[in-house]
Amino acid sequence: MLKNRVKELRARYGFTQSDLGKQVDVTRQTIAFIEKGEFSPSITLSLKLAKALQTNVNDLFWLEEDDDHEK
Amino acid sequence: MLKNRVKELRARYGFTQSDLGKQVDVTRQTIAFIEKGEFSPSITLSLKLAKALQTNVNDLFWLEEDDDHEK
DNA sequence: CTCTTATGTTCGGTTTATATAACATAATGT
DNA sequence: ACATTATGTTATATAAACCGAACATAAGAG
Repeated sequence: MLKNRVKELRARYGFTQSDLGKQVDVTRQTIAFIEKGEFSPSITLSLKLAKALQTNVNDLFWLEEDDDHEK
Repeated sequence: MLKNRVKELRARYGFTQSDLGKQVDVTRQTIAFIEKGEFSPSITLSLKLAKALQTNVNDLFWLEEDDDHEK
């Protein structure tokens, strides 16, 4: 399962969803969907988001197990 | 423009396109398209590829300018 | 020479990412 | 009270990712 820190970092920099969308050339709805974890953006968009949020892709997105067996 | 080192790292570990595809749950054609740079995989697939190739997403994929002005 | 394996490539399909538009709500400012 | 702004959410549409199958080529093994 894909997780991300977009909402957290966006808030930290005081960007609105629209602000961030403009910086990375997508609509605010796309940002909203990503924050909700409803889909897995392209690596191109992910790289742009990481740049806009002054981090790297590995810190912004990661995979977590979604079964009961882990840990 | 999106660039990547998938082919280089896959060769380094001696994987075939099929091997790598199985590890990350896509077909060999998908691996071939990514190596050719013909599309931008999802961040989920990118994270799996980075793991399979024992690197991180930032080292595996990056954006390059495609205009003449870049130094 | 034949068999197998890796790769390149194309085509027709399904699924998912993304756009655009609309409507709702809550918060803020005048 | 009204206007504006940020966000949540949904619906419909298009573009792009990805699959499965097919066919071709090149290289290595027997």
